[in-house]
Formats: sequence, C-alpha cells, structure tokens
Amino acid sequence: MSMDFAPPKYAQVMRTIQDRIESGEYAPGDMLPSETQLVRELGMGRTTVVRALQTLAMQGWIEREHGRGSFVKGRPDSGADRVRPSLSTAEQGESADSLVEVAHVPAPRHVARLLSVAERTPVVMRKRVTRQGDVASAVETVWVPLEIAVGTDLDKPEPLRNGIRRHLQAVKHLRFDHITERLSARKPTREEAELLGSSNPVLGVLATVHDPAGAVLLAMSLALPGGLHELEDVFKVS
Amino acid sequence: MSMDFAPPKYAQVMRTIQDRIESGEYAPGDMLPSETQLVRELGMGRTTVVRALQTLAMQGWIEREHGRGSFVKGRPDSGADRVRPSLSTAEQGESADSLVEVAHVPAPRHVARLLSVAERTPVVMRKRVTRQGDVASAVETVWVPLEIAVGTDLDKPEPLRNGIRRHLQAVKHLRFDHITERLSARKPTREEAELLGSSNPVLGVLATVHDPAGAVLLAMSLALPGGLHELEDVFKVS
DNA sequence: CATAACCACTTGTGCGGACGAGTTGGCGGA
DNA sequence: TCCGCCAACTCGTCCGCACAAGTGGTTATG
Repeated sequence: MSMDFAPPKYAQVMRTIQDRIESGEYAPGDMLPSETQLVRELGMGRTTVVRALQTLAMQGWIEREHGRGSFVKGRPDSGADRVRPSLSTAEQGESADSLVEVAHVPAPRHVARLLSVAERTPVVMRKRVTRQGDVASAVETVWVPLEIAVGTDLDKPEPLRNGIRRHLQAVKHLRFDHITERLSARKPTREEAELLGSSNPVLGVLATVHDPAGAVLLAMSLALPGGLHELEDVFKVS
Repeated sequence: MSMDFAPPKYAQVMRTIQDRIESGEYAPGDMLPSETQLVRELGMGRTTVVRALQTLAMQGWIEREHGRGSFVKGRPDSGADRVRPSLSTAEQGESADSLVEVAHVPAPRHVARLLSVAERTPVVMRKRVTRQGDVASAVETVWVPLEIAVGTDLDKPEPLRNGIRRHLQAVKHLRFDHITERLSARKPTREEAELLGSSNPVLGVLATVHDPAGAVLLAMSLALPGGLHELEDVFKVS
C-alpha cells in the first residue's frame, strides 16, 4: 500500500521558502520575492501564497511590512523550538537495519507504571538503533499496550516506513496530543551498551504519549549517549 | 478627531467567539456553529469566518475535525513550565556551608568559549554544593567575567544571601533577560565525584545568562547526579 | 437482518478577482 | 533647489465560488 502523500500546496510553498532560507539563498534581512512574483514563479493562486507567507510570519520565519515587502528573519528560535527527542522517535520512519527487536513481552515495572497497567501485563515492544554515519547514536524502545497495538502493524517485525505516529493516525485514527518527557542521566543497560558500543553515561529519556483526553497511548525509553547529544533550550527570565 | 478604527472582520469574529467561550455560552466540548451558520449569522464571507476559526485553532481555543465540526477547547493555557536548574542556581541564596570555593582563575577552554573571551583570561569562579538532607545533590559552578564582577561581591568568599541574580540587579543594575541551557549526560569530574560522594553519571548543564541585548553576563556549569534528578517537561504535539 | 449505497452535512483546500492602504521614487511645477 | 503630487509597487483584507474529503444517518437492497 503506497499511501500517496500529497501535502497541501500552501505547505509546499512554506517548505520551499524555508528551504531557501536554510540554504542561504534568502539571507536574513533580504526581501522575499513579492506575492505576485511568487504566484507567477510557483504557478499558484495568491490565496495560497499569502496563506503560506502569513503562516511563516506567525511562526517567526519572516516579517511582513505593509507596503514594503516580506523580509527574512531566519529560522525561528524560541523555547518552543527545543529538540524533542521523544517526538522525533515517534515521527521518524524506521528502516530495516535499524530495527533491533519487535516482540510481545511482559511489561517491566517502570513501563507498567507509565502505561498504568499491572506489572508483567503483556505489551508490545519495538526497539531500534539510530545511527549517524556508522556510529550508533541512540537506542529507542517503544512500549505499546495491546489494546492500542491490536489491528496495527506495531507488533510486526517489518519497519514502519512512515513512523509510529502516522501509522496510528492512519490505521486507528489515534491522535497524539501531548508528550511528557522525563530526563535523567544514567548508566546504559547492558543491552544498550552493546548496541551503542560504549558504556559511557547516557541521557535517559522516559516519555509518555497522551491523547487529547490525557490517556496514555504509549511509552518510550530512549538512551542518548552523552557525548553525542546535547539538548539545548532557551528561555526567558521573567 | 477620532478616526474610527475598525479592526479587521476576521478579528471581530475571533473576539465574538472568544467572548462566547469565556462567558460560558460555548462550553468546552460543545460544537461551534458550522462555518455556514456563522457566515449567515454574522453576515460575512466564508473566507473570513474560516480564517478566524483557523487562527483560533492555531492558538488553541478550539479544535477542528474534518467532516465533524469545530469544538470548544477553552482558553489556551501557556506551556507548563519546566524546571530550570540553571535559573534556581542563579536565584537561590548561598549559605556558608554550601560554598566550596571562590577564586580568580584562568578561564578553562569551554568556559572561555561560553563567555566569548580568550582562553585563560582571568575570571571569577564560585563553586558550591547543594544538599538535600545530608546528601549532596548538586555541584554548581558559576563563572563571571571580571568586567561584570568588578564592584560586586561575587569574588568575595562570603555567601551571597540573596542569590546572584538579585545581587547583580541591586549593585550594578544588570538585568537577566534569557538563559540558554545545554543538557548532556557525562561522568563527573574527579572533584565533582568527591563532592558528591559518588562517581555515577551526572546530568551536565551548561548555561549562559544573557542581558536584553544578548550579551553574555555569566556562565554556569551544573552537575546533577542522575539518580537524584529528573527534569520533567510536557509539550503539545501540533 | 446485515450491508451497501446514498445523501446531507461538516471542514480542507484552492482559485480569481476586487478594493484598501502604506511605501517609494520619479517627475514636474513653484 | 525644493516640494508636492502621482504612478507603481507592496501587503491586508474580503468576497463568492468550486471541489475534495471525512462523517453520520437514512434508505434501499441482498
């Protein structure tokens, strides 16, 4: 099944402009092509181009001045932009060589607590290793209650090309609403150490994904080697 | 002469709906009138109504479900604030027994980089250990450029009862605007291990404090033992 | 009785056109 | 030279329309 995925046009316009900003083609301070020019270049209606530009302005990529033009501000930086390791785990597609193990296992205590089920209740576990170049850069384990996993491909050993979030959304219409992350420093488990090829300290991330009602859909446990990962965060002091 | 200033129509629609939500006329969970109904009731084009609804959705007031309707969520809540270890370091007062060392030292490389000064430039260093009960729970080191420290008590070995931030504000009118934190997992240094009484992995926090112009006022390095600290963070998934 | 087709609704996206208003630069007149 | 006006550009808003796509209930059909 190839879900052909056509993002809406206004999103395509946004991505085009974001790419040009990040590639340096549009440098900070530069004036963007005018709406009419973009309409001609991209072959779309003004409504579409304007919606893209207004959204980019709301997100802080550009600034629009009435009567003058639109100007590049740069990639928006704010606390909201912090790297969310758990989100990218849920979002990223899997590849065959990254998947380590998919199995039904009894929930270990800390996972059972996160999922609000009894200890040793059977749950689905997916474990994978992400790589940067040829070094293992993270071990990501996802734990899913059976009620959630039933009817999905989550318990099948094939890689989920579109990522867990999209899969759950497409197959069971489950929507992710918010995620709770707990960060800590710890020693890697024996298995993590083997997969990572090092027993240096890791940044441990325990995350739970919630639906709009607050119910837990799944839990994640990430091991990020300290030497390879830095989580940066900027915040205002009131 | 009061030029009568008419807010744009889409903003009027937004305000109307916001008011109805806050007055309780539209309660959380309720379905809003459909776009067509609003168009008729308010006498505007669908474009206008849709823009208002989409903006309200982006701001979190309502939720829109394709094919079903728009539903009230309530007044949007600003992001739940995460624990900021660096902020509490700057904020908390010191006590005599927590202060480990105050000295002028040449800036080590990573600190020099954070402060944008040359390596080995003399800077003021304050180091202290915080305790919970009788276990050491963190080692906090603050690095201050001489230009900032001059005229303050930062380089004096007496504890700053009101905390660094208040002291700098009171004595030199320096205002903290924002803080950048970088989190990582690492092994404690030998000294940190001694002070903490353990060589288990620590959560390393490197932070820089900036004034409103973005200039760096000071840098901090924190070592938080992994077993004692968890940083929790909740965030929305778009 | 179960199921499929259909219909009436909803929101999502997109188009072209229109007019308003702010900015800029050039052109002509005083 | 200096100043005011105006044309040509910019973005801001608004309209009516069209069609796609998702949802839920009703109705016809096996």
